[in-house]
Amino acid sequence: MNNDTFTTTGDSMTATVNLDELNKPQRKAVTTMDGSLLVIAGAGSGKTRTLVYRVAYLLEQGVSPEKILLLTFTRKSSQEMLWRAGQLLNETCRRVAGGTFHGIANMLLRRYGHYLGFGSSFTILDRSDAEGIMNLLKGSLGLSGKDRQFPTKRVLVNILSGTVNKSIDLDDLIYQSYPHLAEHIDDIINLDKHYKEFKFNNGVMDYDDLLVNWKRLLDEVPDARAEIAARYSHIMVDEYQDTNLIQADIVRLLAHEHENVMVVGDDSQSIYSFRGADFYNIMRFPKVFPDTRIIKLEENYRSSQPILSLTNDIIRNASEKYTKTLFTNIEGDRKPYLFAGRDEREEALFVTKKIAELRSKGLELNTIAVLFRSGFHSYKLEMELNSSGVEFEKRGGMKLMESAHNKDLIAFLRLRVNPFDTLSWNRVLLHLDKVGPKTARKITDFIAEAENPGLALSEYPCGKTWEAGITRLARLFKDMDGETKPGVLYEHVWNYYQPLFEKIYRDDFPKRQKELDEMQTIVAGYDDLQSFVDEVILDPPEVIARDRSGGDTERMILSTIHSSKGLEWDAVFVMGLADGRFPSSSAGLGEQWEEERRLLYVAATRAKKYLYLSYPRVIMTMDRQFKRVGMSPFLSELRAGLFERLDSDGKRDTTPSFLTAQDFPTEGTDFTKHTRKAQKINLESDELQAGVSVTHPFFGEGVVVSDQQGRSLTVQFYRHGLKTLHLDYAKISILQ
DNA sequence: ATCGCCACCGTTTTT
DNA sequence: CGGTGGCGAT
Repeated sequence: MNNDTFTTTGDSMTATVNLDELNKPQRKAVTTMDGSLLVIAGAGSGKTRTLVYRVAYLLEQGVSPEKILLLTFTRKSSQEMLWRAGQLLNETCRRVAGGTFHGIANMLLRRYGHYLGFGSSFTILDRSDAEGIMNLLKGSLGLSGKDRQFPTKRVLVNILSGTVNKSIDLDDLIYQSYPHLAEHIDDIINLDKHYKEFKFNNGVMDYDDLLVNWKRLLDEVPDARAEIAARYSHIMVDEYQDTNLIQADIVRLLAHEHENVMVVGDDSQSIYSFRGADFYNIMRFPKVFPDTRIIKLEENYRSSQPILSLTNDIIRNASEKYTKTLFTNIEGDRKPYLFAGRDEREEALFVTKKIAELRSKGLELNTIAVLFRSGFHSYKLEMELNSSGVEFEKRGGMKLMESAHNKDLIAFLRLRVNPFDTLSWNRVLLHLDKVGPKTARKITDFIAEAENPGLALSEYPCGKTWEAGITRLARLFKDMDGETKPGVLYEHVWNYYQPLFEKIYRDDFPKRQKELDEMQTIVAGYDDLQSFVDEVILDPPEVIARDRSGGDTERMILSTIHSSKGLEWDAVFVMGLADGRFPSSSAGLGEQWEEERRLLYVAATRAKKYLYLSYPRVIMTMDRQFKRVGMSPFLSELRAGLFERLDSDGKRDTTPSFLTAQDFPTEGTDFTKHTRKAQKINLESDELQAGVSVTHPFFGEGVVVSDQQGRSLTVQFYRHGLKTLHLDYAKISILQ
């Protein structure tokens, strides 16, 4: 047999894989048989390809597909990976277990949950559910009221899940990441307690509980660990820099016995620290698995040299990095372009015009993408694209299942799966005439006592005016009671919901109905309702724009940078690169600042041939004022000559790429950000040694317990106990 | 006390 | 879009 090709033999297929298609380090990563493997891979270096070839290789070596576990960050990337594998391997790849951490956790908990004392009947909460619960709890805790300045629900959800993701105490977390909320700390701790109780009482789990319980299963239950470990002999993890501590622990526990584990990641692309991702996981990996072989992939197969030069320069300015300079053999001399619009509208017009130009050069719409920091940065552009008839799909904004009518419908289906799901009951009951929050609450409390809440509904002593509604609802649950086929259940629900639906959305229900029809097709495709409900939460389908004839067409992608990860396009626009918008004004200093820089790096490295950067010179601030702004500091740090400026007509600017006075912030801009790094170093070199008395605006007075390690410091506070503080955030000062 | 409806506001990033 | 506050109706 030729050394460079191998043939896989499965039940129904033979496929030949040519290792000549890989470069040397890739080949090494693919053909290493046993032991732990860390692959540090730059942007566009063929990570996915390497993983897919490795799956093929393992199968060829006789590893059974069921024994391979492929953990990826997004379900999309695992699907794409398995699809690519399908090109090589036909059917066998379907039997490879691949999915997200959360998806696999769900699967395992349904199967082995009895070890932890809960059955398989739990429902999963998505983010907006969690926000809804915050709302209910805020009311019952008396936290609402206009004099009470309280953080938004989304922030609250972040805070509560942050304790799991970042594995620290709630008060430490608030202090480190949300210092402005420190005065509400008691309320938040209270809320956390009630939230946990709520989840326990209603048989629901949130995203974090899936991971926590998976870890508990491996950590605390030897029998379960043995069963699960025996299931998978080869573990592979993609995007390892985006895992948090608990996920790293899970990987460690899964691979503990055999150490056949391969992780792939790029520290320069770590952009999820707000969710607890910690790229030090990569650095720690060789310590956890001592015989780790490390392989670097530095050749870029995606972008042309001028684009690569720019992206290398973006990351060159990072304060902390692991040197890795990418090179490419792809030819091309087209420099990235930079455009400054007078305002957001001009920027949008520029993008629209350039898109038309690219299309006239023969680029298909689906090879073009526009990326931005936050969902709402593209509003102006969306209007522009709509009026010029360009089809596009927006990612990272509102998901199909997040709109009210879809959630209404799903609430019924969820109740069929978990009749004790108070949140869904609340949603369903509020649609009844004359039933508001108070009445809904009374009803939920009443039926929660019953064995079958759906059937108990008809026994509720209700007033005459709204008896009819309750009766109708009770009949629906009676009809659904014995039924298990998802398609039929949907029919029942729709019969009930349709009149309400048409009343609520009188003005635009035909449009919404199309979405519901789409959902019906999806629901009917499932064998059991449980897996539909799970998947809709773990992997919500996106809203897909259809053209006027109703068929699928080529669409351009508009996306937040976060959702563009792992993808690539021929032409990429990165818009909204203005100071205060990128980095986001709410990004703090230190590590958060660096993360924003990596975010720009991720955005720019999505481009294969064309890269356009743009920003508006005037943006509207939160108080509806127009404000002059300069370009993002990340751009002004770049070396001259790496990009080409375009003027308002989109033609080449006669002046070379240097910065004009207009590019710098004029008024109202805080320059302290740029000098903060120096202050940080000063703070670190201070004498914060053991025994020194310090004071802290929130924790009060205390004594330093241990010498600082890295950027953290342990302090014993008289009133709040032992705390670990980060020098980047803590406002501590030394007491004389 | 509770519900229904209208007008206004403010948006990081997400499995 | 989804909250939130105000106000009139029940």
